[in-house]
Amino acid sequence: MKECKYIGLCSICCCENKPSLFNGLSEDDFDELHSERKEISFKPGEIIFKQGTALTHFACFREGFAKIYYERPEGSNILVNIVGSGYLCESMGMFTDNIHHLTTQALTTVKLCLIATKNFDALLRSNQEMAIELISMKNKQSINLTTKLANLTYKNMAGRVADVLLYLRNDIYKADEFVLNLSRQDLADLAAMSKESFIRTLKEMRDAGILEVHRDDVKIIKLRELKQLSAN
Amino acid sequence: MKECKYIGLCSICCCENKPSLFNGLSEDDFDELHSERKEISFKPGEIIFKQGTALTHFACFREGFAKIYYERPEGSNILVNIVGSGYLCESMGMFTDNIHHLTTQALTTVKLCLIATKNFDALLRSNQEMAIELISMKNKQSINLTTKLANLTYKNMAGRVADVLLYLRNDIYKADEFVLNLSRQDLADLAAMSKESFIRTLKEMRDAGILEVHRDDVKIIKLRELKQLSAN
DNA sequence: CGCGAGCTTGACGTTGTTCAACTAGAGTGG
DNA sequence: CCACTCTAGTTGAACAACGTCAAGCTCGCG
Repeated sequence: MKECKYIGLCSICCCENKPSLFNGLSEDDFDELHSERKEISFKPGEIIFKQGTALTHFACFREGFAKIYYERPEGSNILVNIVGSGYLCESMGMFTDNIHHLTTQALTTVKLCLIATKNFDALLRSNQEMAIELISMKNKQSINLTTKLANLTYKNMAGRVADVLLYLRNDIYKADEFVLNLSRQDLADLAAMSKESFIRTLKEMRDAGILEVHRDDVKIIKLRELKQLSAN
Repeated sequence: MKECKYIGLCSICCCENKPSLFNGLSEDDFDELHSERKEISFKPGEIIFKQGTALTHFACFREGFAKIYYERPEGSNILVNIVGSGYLCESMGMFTDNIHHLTTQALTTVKLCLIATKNFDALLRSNQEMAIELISMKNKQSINLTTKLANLTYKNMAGRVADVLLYLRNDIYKADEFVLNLSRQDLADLAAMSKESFIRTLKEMRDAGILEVHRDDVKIIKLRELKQLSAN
């Protein structure tokens, strides 16, 4: 990991997966945004943003993983996604009601930079390229949300569990074998089902030789069959 | 309904609920967008945009209702929302893959204006106000999608049916009594359940005196109890 | 009058949740 | 080093929720 071209371990300029949103910025604009950042570190379990509170900063992830979820009044959560290095957490409160609509919680030690929304707003108003890029980001997120909606409402348990495993493989750990930093409840919240049902379905897949699972170690053995289950 | 300040029955300038997106435009910009519009009329059942096809135009609704839904490979659909006068249909393909991700189908006779995406893009690049407004729109849509996701995955049937009825009351027909222009299957697709289950749940509410339902005529009698069911 | 599409109802089976008991491993204090 | 406790994970059985299938109904239309 390279050092920040100014000082510190900034995620805006030297994170391995630097957010594309900043690509179109002029050097002056970039410097200003950069100088205003705050580098913060969170421990596992700590809340980074809390649903319902005022939206004052965005986060730019450098290191570690966090889960982003929607808290329902009755206690059950919907885990919307897992995010890591390079993720720009800009929420849905921007230009609407200025509150956080989701809770972001650290799963591991998380290092990130915070950027005040007012700095961000100012940049957006003066920089078309960045606004366009943001619209593009928003649209991709909406596409994801829409397919998630379709999958969670119409697939059976096996399909939903398979989707979760494929999501972890493809988007988070980027390997066939990985060590979870999510609890079983988190996994169930990703698949919109009860913890017990998730465990049972996982066991069936293990018994069928599709996976190897020991506590938090997961290894995907038969990717084809997993994809088949996902496709229903 | 007033006439277009130029010619025709344009939904961009003289629709009762003119989209806020155009508020910040200069007169010149507005005139150019306006002169490039195409006024089109659709009959009930006609497809306005088809999921998977190239995204070349946006639609600006003047009159009538349409349903917007996600088509699943297996045949079941998810009805994302019902739209009417003043709705700007700009899809999620913009600045991403340039395809339609949802199908839009006329429920009644629909009159709208089509605007080529390239004209729209050009405006967005030269007009910050409009870009900001679009980001705001996108965020509101994402908030809606997120709560929909939570409601459809965790509420029981009574709650989901109540949600659909409240949605129709509050956002579409804006009255306690209305005549549906949706089939039972459409309503079930809104609530993410089978047609039979929707009908059964509707009957229970009728038997409980919460609603009056005769074919396509719906009257909400006990709003409080309906809201109670929605809250679970 | 008969036909057909959409609506309605009932019976039945499947799927998934809930509840409760049990287990494994990690941390703590004697 | 061994109990003890605590938390997360696992398993089973009972139950409720929901979908599916099949049959009958209603209304508009030829």
